Amino acid sequence: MSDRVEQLLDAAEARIRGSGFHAVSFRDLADDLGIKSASVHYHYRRKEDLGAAVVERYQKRVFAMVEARIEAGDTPLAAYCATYRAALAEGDRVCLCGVMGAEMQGLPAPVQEVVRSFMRTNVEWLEGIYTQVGCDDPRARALLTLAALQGAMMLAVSLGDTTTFDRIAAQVACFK
Amino acid sequence: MSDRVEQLLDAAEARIRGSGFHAVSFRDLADDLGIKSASVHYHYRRKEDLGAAVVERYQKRVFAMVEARIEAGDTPLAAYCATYRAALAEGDRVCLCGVMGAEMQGLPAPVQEVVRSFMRTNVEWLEGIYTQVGCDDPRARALLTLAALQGAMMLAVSLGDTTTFDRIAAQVACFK
DNA sequence: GTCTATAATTTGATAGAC
DNA sequence: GTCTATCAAATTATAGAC
Repeated sequence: MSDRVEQLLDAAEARIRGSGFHAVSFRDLADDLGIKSASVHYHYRRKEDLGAAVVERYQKRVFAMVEARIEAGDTPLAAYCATYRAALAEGDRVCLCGVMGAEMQGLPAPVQEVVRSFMRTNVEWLEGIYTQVGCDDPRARALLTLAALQGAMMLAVSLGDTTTFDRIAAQVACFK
Repeated sequence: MSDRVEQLLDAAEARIRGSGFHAVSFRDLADDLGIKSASVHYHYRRKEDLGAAVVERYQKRVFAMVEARIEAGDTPLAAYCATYRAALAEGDRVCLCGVMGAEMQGLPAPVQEVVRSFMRTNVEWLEGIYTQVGCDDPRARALLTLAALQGAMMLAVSLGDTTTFDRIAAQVACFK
């Protein structure tokens, strides 16, 4: 992946996470990079191609960060919470798929697919973790955990108070 | 409030809840009502006026529904969960302020304000409920509950499975 | 890879007739 | 309250030169 593409995906991700998919235009992104919108179209022909690419890279990065924290000694659930917490700290922005999940009906079909895939992967990963600790209903716990963290990001941003996330995450960390 | 304005707010609310604020245009709404976009501008001059009006009506309706369920015999928390559950059933749409909260940075300032006010009111209401039942940290519990339910709506919609909400809400109902 | 140029469409918004 | 007419700006997208 070239530097330009990385920069482009960075800009797209940041803007979508702040304002949603529809609020972002090719010109916004071009301006962020100091190029023309036609050059953005060179990398991603249609907006849905760009949207899907942003989500796919995001998913890989999220799980890479979680794994890195686990290797550094965090418990899996702590690593997971900390990863979303770090994402929130990047300019008061929610999870990329949190915004897009809420906008679901208005997204192009290929983008809907990757967002759904992200959520499924998260639920399955958490389910595995709760299974390992011998939880009664690991699936239900996984759903609650993901919902709480996603909601916590949205709530922190809309209340304009990052500590909101921490107070919620502290309770999630106690889930058994 | 005239019938036309009600219809207009209905259409705007449904569309925003499905796709977000930026994905909705005056022409979309005009088409829904079978009128012209200029007529929509007559009722709300700018898009931010319409957005703020939709949120304000929504907030009143949500709390009116909660109160109605409590009078019908529901416990406060059950009434609260059931109200959001009923909202989700209206065409697989999330909470109006859940979408808009996620889009926060891209919203016009007056709309940001009413969304923030909605979240604050919800947290305070829930805090009151958890205080009544003698909860250790009512504020933290209120934040977790709101985040979990908001996240549950988003997750249900993005997974395309409404029962997701129910599995999460069942656990929220056990919060003490 | 980036640019200019351009097309087609959409969008938010206004003026003024009915 | 709704319409026609209109506008300026924005937006997605393509063709072709450098």
